[in-house]
Amino acid sequence: MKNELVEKLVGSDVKDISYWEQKFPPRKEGTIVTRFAPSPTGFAHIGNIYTSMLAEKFAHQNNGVFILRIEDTDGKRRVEGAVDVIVNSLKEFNIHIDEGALDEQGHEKGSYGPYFQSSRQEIYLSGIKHLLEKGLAYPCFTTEEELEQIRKEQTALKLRPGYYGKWAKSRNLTEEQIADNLKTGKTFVFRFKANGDWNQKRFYTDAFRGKISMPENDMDVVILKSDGLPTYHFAHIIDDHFMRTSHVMRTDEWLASLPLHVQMFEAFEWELPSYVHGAPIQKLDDGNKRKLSKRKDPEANVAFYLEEGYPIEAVKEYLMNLLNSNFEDYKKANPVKPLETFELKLENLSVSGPLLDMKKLENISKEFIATLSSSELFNRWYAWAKTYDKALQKRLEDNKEYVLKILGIERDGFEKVRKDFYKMSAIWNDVIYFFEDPRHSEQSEEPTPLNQKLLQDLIASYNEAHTKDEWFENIKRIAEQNGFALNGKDFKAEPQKYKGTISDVAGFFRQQITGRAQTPDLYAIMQILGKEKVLKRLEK
RNA sequence: GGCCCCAUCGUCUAGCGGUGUGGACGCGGCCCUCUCAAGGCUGAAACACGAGUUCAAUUCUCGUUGGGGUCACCA
Repeated sequence: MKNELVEKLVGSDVKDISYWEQKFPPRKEGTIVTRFAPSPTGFAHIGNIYTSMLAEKFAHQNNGVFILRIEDTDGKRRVEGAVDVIVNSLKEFNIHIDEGALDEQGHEKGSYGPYFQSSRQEIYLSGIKHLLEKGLAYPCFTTEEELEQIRKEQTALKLRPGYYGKWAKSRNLTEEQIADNLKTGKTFVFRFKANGDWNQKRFYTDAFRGKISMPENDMDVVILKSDGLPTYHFAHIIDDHFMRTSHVMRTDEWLASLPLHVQMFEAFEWELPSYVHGAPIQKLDDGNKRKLSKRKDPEANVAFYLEEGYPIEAVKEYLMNLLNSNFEDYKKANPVKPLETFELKLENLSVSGPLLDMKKLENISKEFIATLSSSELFNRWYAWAKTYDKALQKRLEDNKEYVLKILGIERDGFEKVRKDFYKMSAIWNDVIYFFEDPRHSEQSEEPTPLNQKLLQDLIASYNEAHTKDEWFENIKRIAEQNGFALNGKDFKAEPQKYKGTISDVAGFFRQQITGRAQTPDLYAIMQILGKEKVLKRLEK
């Protein structure tokens, strides 16, 4: 295409592509460069964390560079403050960005930017200019209505829908026709001139899936929209080339457009990056797998894990497990080593989308919280309450020593720590009986005469100064006096002889004092509660 | 529908021609025990189906079925 016409199409001040080639020189040979490239929709998806963990880990374990690129080329999607949502969630998950985020001075880090696609327009135009000159792109004046018409015809004829071959009306316009169209002020887009043959298969390479045979691309896709911004396909080529991305890591929904992308890299005669198409996290819905949906599934939202108060370390550990299942073995062998020391391998990635298993997450969470000291747990709980539960925050402040004791039950100094906490939002309910008399919340039945007797005996003999052993002895005595077996064997041998076992007695006292059938060690609870509260709960 | 990806316990997976299909979560049992949790032991639970290749297929090939993705001026 003639220079004069090209200038009319893209503007006369558009730089030659070689300018950018110099401005963004290749990085040091062999540098691993990955990127996370979300579109700012205002929603941070757990899948985003999953994918960026992969990309970041892969880059950093190879001393590489991890870039955050904002794909904000769709005006309809753009949401105020959305970038903060993404950046903050990455920060929460301790995913370190080398380029693309802001530094302390508020400047973008990295010298391959700008990293917002909306600010890279002149680079894209240079790319368009280059393709126009080579005859590998063309302006397309086909209207949306015409497009719709074409699609209808194709469907009627049972043909593949799309802008290709003879259906690509604007493909072979003469320069005069183009100039005429411009004069009349018609809006237009730029399309890539595909040179592929759809009947021709070719192998494409995915760095972990291997060779994939697919038909060549013959669709003349839109690469620059009428608003002057590029489509994903074009931005991907330009950005990942000039940012010198070595590994394009994305979910497998992009696999289908790999032939197009390869074709465009070849059109520019640029080196192809390695492609890694991972599988997105799924969920079981009515027996069928589907991607986690931001509308239907609260657990799709990163904010969910923060609000519920799952320890970030646990969530990351779980996601790492999904990414490389051998991480579980590594963790077992190296329980105290940080996640960063694990070497992730591409060949261990999952090919089919894993289902999110909250039970497994809860388990990992329990294990993690069990490694915390009472003061560490307190600090986390407090930090959580500060943002998500002001009333709780106040209570924690007012009762810090008391709470510390509660959290310390069977924890500090214990070889085998209890594992009943798995998220911050649920702790309060687990310890509420330390603050509220359970009898007010539960309509306990009128005690039987036997139970009355047991209570009287306990009240009469209760001594706060008792050691744990002395307390046991006391309970045993009460049980025995009231006709309970001291162990299960005696009871099993002669069940008719007893009213029950000592377990029933202890269980009854537990119920009376805490309102629960399941609590930590009752002696520890009573010590923390103090004589006054204990006796009050036993009375009646 | 075309094209592509995928297929081992309910879930995450190990396996890479010869294994009693191993582990983890969850579930059940037993033991320990004043209770609960933990812990120890243990049980149930899978190679989608059909051909072929081979002395031998979970493993290799093809097909069927099933699931997923993709076919926009969205990414």
